[in-house]
Amino acid sequence: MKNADAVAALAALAQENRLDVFRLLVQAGPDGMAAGVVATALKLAPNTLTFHFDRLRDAGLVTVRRDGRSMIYAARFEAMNSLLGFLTENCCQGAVETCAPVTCKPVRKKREKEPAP
Amino acid sequence: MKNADAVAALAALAQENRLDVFRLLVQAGPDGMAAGVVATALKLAPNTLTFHFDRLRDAGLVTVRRDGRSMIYAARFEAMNSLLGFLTENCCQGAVETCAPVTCKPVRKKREKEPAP
DNA sequence: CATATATTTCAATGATTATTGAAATAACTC
DNA sequence: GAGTTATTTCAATAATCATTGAAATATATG
Repeated sequence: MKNADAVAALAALAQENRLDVFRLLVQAGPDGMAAGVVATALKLAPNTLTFHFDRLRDAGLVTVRRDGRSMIYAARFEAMNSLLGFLTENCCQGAVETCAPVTCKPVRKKREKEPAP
Repeated sequence: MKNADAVAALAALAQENRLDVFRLLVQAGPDGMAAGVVATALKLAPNTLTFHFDRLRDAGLVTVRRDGRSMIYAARFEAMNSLLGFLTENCCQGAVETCAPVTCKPVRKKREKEPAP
């Protein structure tokens, strides 16, 4: 990932409504959600929402497909994960402990025990 | 982490120079780097750099301490990791495969990948 | 104290961005 | 085709942001 792509993605996410939209799509998963459903869930005007979807799409963070009258938007997980990887790249010059690993957290909690030092 | 905090952090990172600064500090690790060293490395005017450091600091992404004449800036890894966690929260309703885990990558040799698919 | 170094503050300027309201397009149903 | 639903386009307005140059502050050294 290039710096400019990361800036574009971050800028797309750096807005309250768009961050809400994106996180909703992340939670919805690969099947996505209709624009109208998102508009209702987040109480956004449809034209405002289109504006924000466009930004997310230009940044490569979402895809769209038509289904009848509805437009279905979905998060691009590959892009999200590239972005996260870009931010943590070469962190701490290898001292991974300082820079704790981040994983995609499923809904249910699952913890593994660490042996005490 | 609250939505507003995440927006602040993302906005701080959504700027070419600041993203460069932050990534440099992430790579530098917890000891941080002097402002002047960052300025030289990234070829930024000192006042411009101060402006950007302020944004990063307001967003909680870096800390600063004085050492003689120098100001030493360091990334706040805790904040970075909260942000990454916030973005991936409840992703895919638990279908972790779709939403590949991201880990903090230690330093290793650069590798060009992807021969045309 | 005088001078050099490191960084910050301040004011001005140009550039980008989000929201709105009204109108347009696209698809479905009768 | 008329009417309805879902979404997009367009133009205008208001708000925020990055960079610059000049001057100020803080620390170190002779």
